[in-house]
Amino acid sequence: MKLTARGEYALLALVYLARQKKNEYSRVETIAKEQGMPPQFLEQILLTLKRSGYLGSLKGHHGGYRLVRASEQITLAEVIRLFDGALAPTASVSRYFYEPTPIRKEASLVRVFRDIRDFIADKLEKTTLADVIAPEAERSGAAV
Amino acid sequence: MKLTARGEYALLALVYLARQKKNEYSRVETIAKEQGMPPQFLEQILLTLKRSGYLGSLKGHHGGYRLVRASEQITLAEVIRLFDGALAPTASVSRYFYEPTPIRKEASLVRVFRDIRDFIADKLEKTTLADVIAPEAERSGAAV
DNA sequence: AGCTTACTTGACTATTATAGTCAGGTGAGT
DNA sequence: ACTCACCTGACTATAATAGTCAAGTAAGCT
Repeated sequence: MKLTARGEYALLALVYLARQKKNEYSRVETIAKEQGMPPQFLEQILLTLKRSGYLGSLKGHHGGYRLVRASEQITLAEVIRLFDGALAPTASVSRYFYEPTPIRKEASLVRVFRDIRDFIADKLEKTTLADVIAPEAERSGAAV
Repeated sequence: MKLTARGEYALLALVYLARQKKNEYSRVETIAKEQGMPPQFLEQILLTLKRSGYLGSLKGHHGGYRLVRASEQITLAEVIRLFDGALAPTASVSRYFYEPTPIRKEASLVRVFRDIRDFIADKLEKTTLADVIAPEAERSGAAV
């Protein structure tokens, strides 16, 4: 797993939108400026998120993008898979993007990387946008 | 962290050499054939490993490469860092390859990825070549 | 010594991914 | 009907990946 700029911008944009008032639309230009992202690149990303059912949009004067799914239902894992592909460190231990790679026959190496994949997948599948925007004190899973 | 063909070949070659008799030299052609790797690409990799002090070599008739460091002292982490760079999923949580990336200001995202980085680094720094070549039963950390 | 073997060096190439940009089109609201 | 802001698809530049290639150097055998 390797986060790219595209994937990081997508996460940041979602976090931004999750923090807005429900049913409020935010313009691309605004999000881009506030988060310091290239606006046209961000637009590309928001459109992908829209096509995948995360965002709704409105054209014209008070238009923009808004979140249409509950932030509690959006995991980091699915967003990263959408933009950056496999969570696994190598395709031969990936569930969603499996492909054989050179190490596939070395069972003990595979086991090590599978353990890593499992940890990453578990962590990112259990972390939602809501967790990310929650104030420090309320974060679920935080030490008591 | 993302394993590339280069990194996977490096690990496999080291595993291969760690299994050979001490002080025995293996030819590039032999390793390449047995492991199904492109010989000239493998050569490039073995030379990098030699320059980094993992291997020794001998020219001529009974020449080849051999391991010169104890397999217990070679961790997967260092090999992967040498060929594929950072273990972290993004440079902004990397210790050895730090660079600021877009998510750096979103503390709770950073925390998630730092946890992932820590797990990967811990696992790969604790796993040595010797662990990889050990027969199933003796593997340290295996369930009793 | 000379030949063969096999490591060694450095440059070179093709393909793919990444990080964007750009021009023009569509629909909502005033 | 005009403006704003989304929308579409194609386009570009740079870098990384996965190799290949040609020429050289050193070791050992005859």
